[in-house]
Amino acid sequence: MPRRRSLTTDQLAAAALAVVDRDGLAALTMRTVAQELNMGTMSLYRYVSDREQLERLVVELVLGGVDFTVPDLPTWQECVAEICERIRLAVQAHPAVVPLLLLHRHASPGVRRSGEALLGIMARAGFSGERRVIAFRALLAYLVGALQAEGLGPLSGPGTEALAALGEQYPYLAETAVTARNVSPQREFGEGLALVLRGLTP
Amino acid sequence: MPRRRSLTTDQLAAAALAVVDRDGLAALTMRTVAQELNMGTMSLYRYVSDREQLERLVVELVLGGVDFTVPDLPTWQECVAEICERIRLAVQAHPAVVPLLLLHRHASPGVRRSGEALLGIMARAGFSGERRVIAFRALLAYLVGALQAEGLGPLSGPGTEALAALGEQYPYLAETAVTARNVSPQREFGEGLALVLRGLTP
DNA sequence: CTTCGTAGGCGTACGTTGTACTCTTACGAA
DNA sequence: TTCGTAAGAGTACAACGTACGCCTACGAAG
Repeated sequence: MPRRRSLTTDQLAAAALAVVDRDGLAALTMRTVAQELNMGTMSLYRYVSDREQLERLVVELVLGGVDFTVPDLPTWQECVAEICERIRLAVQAHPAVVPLLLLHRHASPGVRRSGEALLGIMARAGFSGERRVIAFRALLAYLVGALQAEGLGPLSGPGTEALAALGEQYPYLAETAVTARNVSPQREFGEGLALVLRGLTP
Repeated sequence: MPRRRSLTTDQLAAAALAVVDRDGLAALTMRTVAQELNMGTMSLYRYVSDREQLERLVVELVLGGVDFTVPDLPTWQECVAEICERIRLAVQAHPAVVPLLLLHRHASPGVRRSGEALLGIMARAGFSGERRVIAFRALLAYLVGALQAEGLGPLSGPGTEALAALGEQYPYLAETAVTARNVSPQREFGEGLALVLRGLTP
């Protein structure tokens, strides 16, 4: 068997992630990633069959850094919160990949591992049957929605500023936007999660 | 002033929505929409400046059918649930547009109106200040996450089937997937929302 | 009724994307 | 040393968004 591959998939994913971090998700093209690696464009297809698969590699790289072992904390709520916070931290480091997380959450081992971890905690907490299904999916919905909100426009971002401006038409929205300036992303995420967890009962 | 426009923006949006409903979001191109209207591709640019703006028109059309007047129900939780359910119904009729809703939620009047309605209910319920910001954003996160989950792969869809299959590696996930087959989208949405609302306190 | 300017509609063309196909060549096994 | 295989690169094409410029239908002005 001739010739070793000059790249590992991790290196490929790292290059793609570097492009995304530097120039945004729109810059993630086969050509730019190939340039990043000083390779021909078509050479990438020796490692991935698709542009989609390249995206999946990026997702896996981001989620690969997350430790999904269940922490040893007094309550199951704290365990769930800790796992979620770990995910948030990993994702927050690469805000531009959030849309990719959503697109590929079906086919991603990382996403599956996170689900398995959360479900395990909930099962030990006494959730079972359809109740657990509902609770798990609700938790996931919040997680996904919150990550996306943070990635696409944090509370203290320009979008919020714009909202604060047009106060005539949307008074509540404007007032909320003003107040939101003092809420950090991690406070929003943490307290919102605490709020959801309060509603979760086995 | 010469020559009337042969199209209203509503007709344009309707054509675009028809394309998306029929052939999926990927089929939403300037060319296909132009064909749908029996027009030249470039003619569309007399009505929109961008492909993005065309997408916004679609979002507005979908959300335009939603009644955001606050219903007269005993509790504020029921009011919120009712508004959310109306949104869900409107979106559910056009599952493929969910990604567009997320992309344009910043610049969409429809999204703003929904936010204003929900904030109004919460304000009357006694929420104020940062507490209201957190609660509102958490509710929105759930809403967005749940709509997306439903749009991309409902509980009884093929993705869930696939999960049920690989039981060795992810036992909890597989068991959950099996149970999830009996949970309808509206039950998942409604009960998940009820769960989040239980955690919301003014 | 005629004329005219404006704006609606369209055809062409260019840059960018993903990727199919083909060729060259480096390298491990023999 | 040789040789087959797989790595890597170049070329090319279809589909995309859209800049540009032309033609022309039509409301207003005479």
